[in-house]
Amino acid sequence: MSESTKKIVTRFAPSPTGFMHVGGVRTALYAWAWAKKHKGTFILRIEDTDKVREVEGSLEHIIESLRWLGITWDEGPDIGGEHAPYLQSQRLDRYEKYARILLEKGFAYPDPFSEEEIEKFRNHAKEVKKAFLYRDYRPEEFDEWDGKKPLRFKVPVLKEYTWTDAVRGELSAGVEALDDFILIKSDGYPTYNFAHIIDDLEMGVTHIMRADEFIASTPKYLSLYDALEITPPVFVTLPPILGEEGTKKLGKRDGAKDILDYRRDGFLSDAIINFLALLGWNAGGEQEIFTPEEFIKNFDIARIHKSGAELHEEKLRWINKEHIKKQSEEAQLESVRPYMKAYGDVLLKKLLPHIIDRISIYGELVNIEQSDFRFFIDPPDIDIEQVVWKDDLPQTSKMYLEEVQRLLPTTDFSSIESIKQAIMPYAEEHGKGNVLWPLRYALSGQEKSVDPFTICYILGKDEVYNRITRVCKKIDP
RNA sequence: GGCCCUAUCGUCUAUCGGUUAGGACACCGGCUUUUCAUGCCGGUAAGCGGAGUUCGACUCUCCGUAGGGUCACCA
Repeated sequence: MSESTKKIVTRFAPSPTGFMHVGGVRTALYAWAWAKKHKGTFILRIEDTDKVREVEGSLEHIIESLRWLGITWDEGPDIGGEHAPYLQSQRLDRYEKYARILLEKGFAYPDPFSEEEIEKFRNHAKEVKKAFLYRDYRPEEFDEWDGKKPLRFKVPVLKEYTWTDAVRGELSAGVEALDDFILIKSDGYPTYNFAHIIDDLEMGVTHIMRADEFIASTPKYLSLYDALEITPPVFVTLPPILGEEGTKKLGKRDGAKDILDYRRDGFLSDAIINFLALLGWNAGGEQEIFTPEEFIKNFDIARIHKSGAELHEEKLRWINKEHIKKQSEEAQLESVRPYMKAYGDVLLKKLLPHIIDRISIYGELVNIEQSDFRFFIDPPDIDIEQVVWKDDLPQTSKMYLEEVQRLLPTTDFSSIESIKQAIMPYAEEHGKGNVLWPLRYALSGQEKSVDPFTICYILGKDEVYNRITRVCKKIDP
């Protein structure tokens, strides 16, 4: 009910540590779709608090990726908004403010240990096969926080947390999940664990979409929400995306592709959206092809899946083909053109339906240009002796071709059907294979190509006549 | 190892106690096409195992099993 009264605010909060892969894109997609569906606000926030891992150019890359996909934000680092700034590195004053509040309440303290000492604790925990808990080593008395030492959260109360996730339902975890995690690092930057909570609070975020690796740390966040006396937003846990080999969660290290690689390979952004929409969600009906608008309309967090899914590109390719078929002729032409620069626009337009028939992604045109359609612009040097499908073909091919040639002047070339009508009776009489095979070969020089009537139609009467003449001459100079 | 999550055809999934367990991709076959492609029609293929609840479980509960996540001054 709060959904209907409260404005929906979602965010996508990537860290600028490299490219975006399908996992990140899907998170962004769902957050975006949910906000759009409810005419709410979608915020792009950059979690750049780890200066060591930061990769230069990541922000631009992320923005370009989202732009390509058509995922637009209402507030963000490039366009500003009422909660600016949207780079966490520019929001340090806010984190400090809340850190001071926690300090005052006695829920934060400076960490007296060195990293080496903590490492020792950790190793010990590993040796005795126990989960490492910092709070087991929490000092009795704390120094003043000077900003040089990391500031730790002091768990207010050890209790078993139970909470409701919009996807997984009721979740819970034991006190083992609670610990004194770091709020502010020794370099002055906050950790994700702290910063995202403050930002979500200040930005009025109502729904947090994120992958299921955060389930384990949710109790920590809950205890922090408690300490700050704030109501947490709705948690929306997305299922993992597994790699093709089956089981491993797909991440950058496991060969996840940069989403922009799909653009390079000639996938349509709408197809990517469609595919990712279905990888973790389902409308319940049997519709599988969605435009982004249809997806937004149908999307419902109540229908997000719990279990993970393997990413297989076959289905993506099929979805992409369906989206290609739905494109306008102009859009198709636009996409095909860069791959077939040698083909003039008039020819390309005639070829277009045959090209579209043959591809699932535009990237496949790299091969098509060199084979299937090359003969349209580059008359082949044909050796008719190669026509060996029928025993008597080499001897009689010339005769059949000359007869077809004789039919041409009276043939109407205005449609494929009219050419068919002119040649078919003759072909039926002498055996379709005997006539049409040499004809196709004379025209294209290929065993495999589009059918000869279509070739005739596309080449035009004069060119057909010329090519047949050349072949006939070659047989009998 | 502790804590947590998940479990239907090879893959993506529908099912919200009663179905011949449905659809899609992929695969195989047929038809159309002189070939290829497209298109149309058809086929193979699934409830992890074991207890329980129930008149009745894929569906609810528990125990196993398997897979995944997490236990950072990473997000």
